[in-house]
Amino acid sequence: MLQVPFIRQNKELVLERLALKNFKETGLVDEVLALDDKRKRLTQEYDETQAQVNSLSKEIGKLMAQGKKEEGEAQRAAVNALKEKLGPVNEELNATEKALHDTLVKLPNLPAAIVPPGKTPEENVEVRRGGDIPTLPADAVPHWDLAKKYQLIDFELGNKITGSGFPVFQKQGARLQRAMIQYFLDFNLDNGYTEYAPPYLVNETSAFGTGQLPDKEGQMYHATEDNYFLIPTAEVPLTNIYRDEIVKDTDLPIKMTGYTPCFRREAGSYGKDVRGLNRVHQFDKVELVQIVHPEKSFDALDEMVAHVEKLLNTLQLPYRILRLCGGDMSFASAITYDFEVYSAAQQKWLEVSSVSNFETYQTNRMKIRFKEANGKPQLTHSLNGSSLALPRIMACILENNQTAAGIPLPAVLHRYFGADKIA
RNA sequence: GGUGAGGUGCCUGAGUGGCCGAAAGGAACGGUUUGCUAAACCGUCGUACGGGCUUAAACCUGUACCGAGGGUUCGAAUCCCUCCCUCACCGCCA
Repeated sequence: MLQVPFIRQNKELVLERLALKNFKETGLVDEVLALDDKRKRLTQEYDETQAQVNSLSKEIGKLMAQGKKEEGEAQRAAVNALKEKLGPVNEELNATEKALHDTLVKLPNLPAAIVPPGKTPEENVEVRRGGDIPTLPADAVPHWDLAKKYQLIDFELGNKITGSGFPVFQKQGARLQRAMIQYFLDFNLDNGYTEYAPPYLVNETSAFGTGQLPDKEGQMYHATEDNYFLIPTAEVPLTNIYRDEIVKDTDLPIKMTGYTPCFRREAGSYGKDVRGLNRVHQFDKVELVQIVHPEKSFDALDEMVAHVEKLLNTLQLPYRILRLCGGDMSFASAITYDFEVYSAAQQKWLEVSSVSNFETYQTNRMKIRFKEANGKPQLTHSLNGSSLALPRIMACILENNQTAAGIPLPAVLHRYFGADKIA
């Protein structure tokens, strides 16, 4: 969430940036400031009264110790009078703090200055492309047909076991998936990331920390019996590793990677966009998270973008990188780059990675801070990105590489897959 | 699921009503000493939100925080209630 002192000192900028994000409820900004004023006023009133109570109480203690009973009794009455005043003030203060928090949480992160204006995905700005779009044979088919032909994925079986959107990978399909996970993790480890295998269910506090709660509740599967949420991305447990920590500045940057399945309800998605692997409720992903010094976060962002790009290059897939416009960015992000690969048989671009800088939006919720040698604690910045989401990568590999004599795989996967092609 | 114990600062750990924001030890940081390492000695060693002073910081000051929330009391780490969590043993199970 945003920091109130920042809002106070930069109100015009805040309003300007919220407009860039196409955020309508700008009245919340004034509401936040008014509530914060009220909070300060009540805090002062409470503290001053409480200070009197405290000092009087000390005196009573001394009087009692000296055996001056009557004087003590008189003081007691005075303290009780003060306390009667204190109760309502405290109640109002608590209510105000809660209202402030609840209002603050409704404000999205501010987009960075270089975020392009716009409301829809069409207004995202293409930064660059790489790889070559293949020319497929005339009889080329989409990945769901290839999956059937080579017995890689059984979508119907998933329907039986769970429901729509839970594909069953099998045989070479299952092995290809495992090969990619291994390769992606190794690639990340080689580039200085530390590997984690985090829990797949998180508590409310963690889901709040990264911004899934309160507003995106409907997108997560909820284990209500225990009040746990199935993670929609490893970002949630990985970033929360450092929740409520104050690290040394020399510990930064913290670079984490982890493989997890991801669970998304995707309520309201139907039609051909959800065909095959295009959109599923459970999928595998290898994630990157960085916790960095606030002055270094844009360098870290560039580094992560370059990292994901390098990984995509080794897979020899045609891709493009988009800088998302204000209206298409997520609530918590200050700037996001999406990576899309070209699915040659479907003739469409599929998102396979999203790399974002959240600046202090998440870390303020989680209180992830750092301290310099003699300094005060300051919020770090957090970033994350996928490297990569597997289903769509698999879809593209299958479609783009298909030949009459099987599906050759990128060289980097051979040793993990145990063969150079699917046959 | 059952029974029992417990949640105190970076860690260990003392503290059963006022002198406790909290002993002691360790770690860490700064310094002295030292050929280097080690040791020894000295010092520092919480966070949040207010107020004052200030260009700002430092500093001074108030309040809160000993798992969370509520209660008793003039006064709570300490007593009471609720919740959460951890650990041990038993049961069950991968």
